Amino acid sequence: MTDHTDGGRCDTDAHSTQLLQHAGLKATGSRIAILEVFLGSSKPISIDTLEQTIRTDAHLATLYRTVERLLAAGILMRVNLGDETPYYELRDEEHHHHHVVCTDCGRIEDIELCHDDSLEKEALHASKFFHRLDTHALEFFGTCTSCVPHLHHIKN
Amino acid sequence: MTDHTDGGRCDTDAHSTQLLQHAGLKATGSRIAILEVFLGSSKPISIDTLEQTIRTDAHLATLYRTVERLLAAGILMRVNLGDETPYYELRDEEHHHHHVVCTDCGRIEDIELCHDDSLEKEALHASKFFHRLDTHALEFFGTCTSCVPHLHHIKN
DNA sequence: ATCATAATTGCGAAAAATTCGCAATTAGAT
DNA sequence: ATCTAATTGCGAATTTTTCGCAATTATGAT
Repeated sequence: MTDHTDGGRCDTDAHSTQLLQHAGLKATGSRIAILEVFLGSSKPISIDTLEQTIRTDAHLATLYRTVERLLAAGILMRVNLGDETPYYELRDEEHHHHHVVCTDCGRIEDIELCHDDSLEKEALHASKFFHRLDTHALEFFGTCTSCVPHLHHIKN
Repeated sequence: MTDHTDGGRCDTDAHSTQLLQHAGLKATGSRIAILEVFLGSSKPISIDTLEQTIRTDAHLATLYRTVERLLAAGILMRVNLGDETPYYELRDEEHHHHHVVCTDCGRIEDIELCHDDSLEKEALHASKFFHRLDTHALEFFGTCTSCVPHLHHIKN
């Protein structure tokens, strides 16, 4: 992916640091490690997975606090996947995307739709609610192709 | 108990019962009371609000269990409003709608967009993920008109 | 480099949210 | 009226999230 980093070895580290400092947040070890997890995965991540995935060991309280900071800083965004668990992922204006969720096996994938702008425009027209519309979330739910064979006996 | 109240006085009760029996669920007092709450509100409801709103007193465990059943039965659906709290609302195929959320004051409103079908079609085209697409969720986030005056000093 | 300081972390405990097992109750069918 | 399986209440157990505070650390100034 891009850029003239000299070695190009672990630029997620550099990237994390940059993101943090840009947001006026201290670039601490935990934070960098946390951001690395998000930079390394294209899928939404729960606090739980974050804890299991992070390379350092950060206290759970730190994970909660940090994620909250990163949300407030606009670096992360919260994602809903149809279950009770809150998920988070990097907020990427340029690659705005949505999610498809298999309600059978829980598999998730990203999806990019073209008409996002028109969606927001439509929303603005359809209601007088907003002074300013910041963003939107869109998820599709259904049964994925890999799950078809399983559906013989299951009714639910 | 039930009679053909032709007066149409409290038909939420009748409606609840009907919904339940249709789904093969026993029409118990708690369930009816719970459904009445949902029938009486157009907005998504959290377990917490449900507990405060319900006219009878049902044990919290019952609220959790019942909501889960109603979800499984397709009577309720889960709604995400941008915070950590799970919300629920009646699943109404005919009046499929979405939500606009003010991230400043938390106000919520329903919104109906016309192009829902084409949205799902687009999603189906954009990815090979689905065998069957059941539903989708769409929420818009921003600052509502009532909140504009407050925004003088607040930057975040 | 060293220092000052304000932010961040770890820690365990507290609080809140959710689930569980089981006995008592109840809706719906016979 | 009775039977039966589903549902409820209850308190306890579990899980998730928050909190206070002392120890640590990143950052900017010296």
